[in-house]
Amino acid sequence: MKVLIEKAEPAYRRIQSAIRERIEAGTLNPGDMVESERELARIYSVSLMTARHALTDLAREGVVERRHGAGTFVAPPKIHFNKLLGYTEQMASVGLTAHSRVLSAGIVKGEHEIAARLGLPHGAALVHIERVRFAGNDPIAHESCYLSAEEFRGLLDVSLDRVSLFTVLQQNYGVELAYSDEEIDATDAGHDLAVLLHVERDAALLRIHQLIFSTSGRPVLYVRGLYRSGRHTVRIRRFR
Amino acid sequence: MKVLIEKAEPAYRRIQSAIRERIEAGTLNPGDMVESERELARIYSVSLMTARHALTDLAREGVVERRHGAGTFVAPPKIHFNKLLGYTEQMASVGLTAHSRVLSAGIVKGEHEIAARLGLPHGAALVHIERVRFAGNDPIAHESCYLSAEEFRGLLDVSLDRVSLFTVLQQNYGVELAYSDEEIDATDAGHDLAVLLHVERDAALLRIHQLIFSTSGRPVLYVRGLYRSGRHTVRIRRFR
DNA sequence: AAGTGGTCTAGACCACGGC
DNA sequence: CCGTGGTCTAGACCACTTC
Repeated sequence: MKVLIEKAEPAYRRIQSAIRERIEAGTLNPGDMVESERELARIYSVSLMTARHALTDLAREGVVERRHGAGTFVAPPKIHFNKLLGYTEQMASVGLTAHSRVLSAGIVKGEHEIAARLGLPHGAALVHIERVRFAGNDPIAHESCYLSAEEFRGLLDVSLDRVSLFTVLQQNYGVELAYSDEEIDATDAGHDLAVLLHVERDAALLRIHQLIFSTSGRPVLYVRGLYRSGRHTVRIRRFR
Repeated sequence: MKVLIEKAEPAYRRIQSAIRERIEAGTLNPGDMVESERELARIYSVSLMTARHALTDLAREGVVERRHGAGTFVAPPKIHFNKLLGYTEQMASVGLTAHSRVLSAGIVKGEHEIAARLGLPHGAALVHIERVRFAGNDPIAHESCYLSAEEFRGLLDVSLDRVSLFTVLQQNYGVELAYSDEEIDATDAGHDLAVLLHVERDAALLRIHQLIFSTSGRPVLYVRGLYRSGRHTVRIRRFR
């Protein structure tokens, strides 16, 4: 019965891909019924358990919803909450183009607390990049990034004025980011930041500390950002 | 082969329960290996697919981790991120006891924007409770809560000085809260809040707007909170 | 009644990990 | 090498929804 095709991809994945593509292409819309387990089994010449595997897996991911006795239906489009985005991506998501001005970029050695957070030895050399972030022509934020100088050799040679740091980490160093733990509070601008961000000295700023982890669970990047109030709002969803 | 026991519970669930109980009881600790699919199949007299179902399902929930070629292991205890907590619960989670002073409590009718957010008709009557929140003896926050006056009749008769609003909603009104959408930014205290929170007029405060939904997906409670910088930090996790 | 998903069997072969 | 999980078969009966 087995037809002996290319092995590489499991049958249940091929079925899933086919369904996903139809949803992507708009052939299948939210609420539409997907083929039943038995139909899929017949169409793809697989057993019921395999067709079932494909569907339960898609249901687990939220792509489809299964209703006992009724069928399997395309789920309403997912909204991503608490999504980790780079500054460039955040601006793009609200239809703005972002750029940066690098204030300083170099190697620092005295930042023991940050090194510790990054899981690096006491006194480790860190790449430190300090930027002012713009939305249009307005300065919105001041961000300081720290990374292992050893792991990210040559990072300072990359121009970060218009390229996303996230993209560089992924494409040049093969580091896939997974999640970030963040701490958010408020603070006053103070003299230096007031000048940089064009605000009053005692203007309230949102302060966000991010420790960003790779898919392997290793801390990779530490970011300390200060954002102009009124120009930047954090949106999150919490669950009970 | 079937032994015909009580049907009610599927075999794979019985297997899961047994494993969960052993973890709960401490017989099985994080990192410990769980029986293999084949062992479980033999022990419970079920087929491999059924034993497998039990384990993949537990893995999906994060109770165990499966490692190809190695085995199935008890996962490290789950930490809940982005958890929706009431103020009382938050304080308790860091070992502090919280109390409140109610500044005002009554029915308001002009808050059209908030009524709209709560999915109520224009001009709907709202319960409005305004409180100062303390940690120990220090005033930490100012919170304004809004709820449907119609749905929560009699809420104003409850003393909220020491009882959590979350608890009252659940126990007195049978409302189970599910999640909240929040917006966070920064602002200056201004004169009135400066007095209430014992800070300077231009001190930076964290401002959090919460729209809290019940398990049925209906918006139930709107909270606007202002938190003293340095005394309150929001901790979240974002995912890529 | 017909069709759907939910549970389950009794095996099979493969890919991977650790000894 | 042996044991592990990953994929898969060719069916079965039950529970549920829809008509």
